[in-house]
Amino acid sequence: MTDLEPLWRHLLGRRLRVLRLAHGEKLAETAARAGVSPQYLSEVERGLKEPSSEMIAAISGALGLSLLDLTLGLSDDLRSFHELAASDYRPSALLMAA
Amino acid sequence: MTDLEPLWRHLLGRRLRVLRLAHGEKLAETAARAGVSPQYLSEVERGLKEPSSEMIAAISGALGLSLLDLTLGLSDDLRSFHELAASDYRPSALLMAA
DNA sequence: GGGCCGCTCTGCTGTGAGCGGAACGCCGCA
DNA sequence: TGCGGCGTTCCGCTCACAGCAGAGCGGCCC
Repeated sequence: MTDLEPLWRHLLGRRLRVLRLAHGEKLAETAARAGVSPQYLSEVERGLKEPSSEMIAAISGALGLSLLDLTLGLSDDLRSFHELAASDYRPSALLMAA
Repeated sequence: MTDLEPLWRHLLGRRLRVLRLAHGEKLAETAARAGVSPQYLSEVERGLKEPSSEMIAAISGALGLSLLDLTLGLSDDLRSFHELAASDYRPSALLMAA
């Protein structure tokens, strides 16, 4: 169960990047609006850093998201993750098909 | 919108405490199962510390929760928060009634 | 080939995560 | 009523890391 889930920072980071790209924005644009460095936003998106609560608020705010929007989206991502895990997905099967 | 929401660490901490108490557990019990100090768990629950992703996983795991359970619960909490805010709740009105 | 752009890498410093010992309040019992 | 135990919080500490500035890398265009 919990062994198979991503860590919080990976889950969060992936969603933030997906949303930023969906908005057609560059790292520097979103970072500037959030008041953080582009380097740092890159790290957060790649799950390399643990953002503080204030940073989470600033970055999601810059993407026009409330914490509610964010947690709902993360729940969706985790559901998809569980569904994928339940489908007995095997990377080696894909490699052989390619 | 985002101005009126709680910070992530407060949101998370409140839910973890509520769930622990709902399980009828003491700080020390849950902390031991999570492999953290009781002092630290107390701090996390009160939103005084920013737990790392591994700590979030350990504590929620100790409460029998997946990250999905957790994010769903947090979304519910935020919805309640927004509903309360939308009802034009006024602390001073309550104080006068008491 | 050089400049520009977008993103990532590298190294740094001050801050805070996580914890051990102590303190506090509450409760039950002799 | 004083004491011990329990549950939680306070306090101070150390070292890891959050957040960032400068540099590096690859791609694209003139």
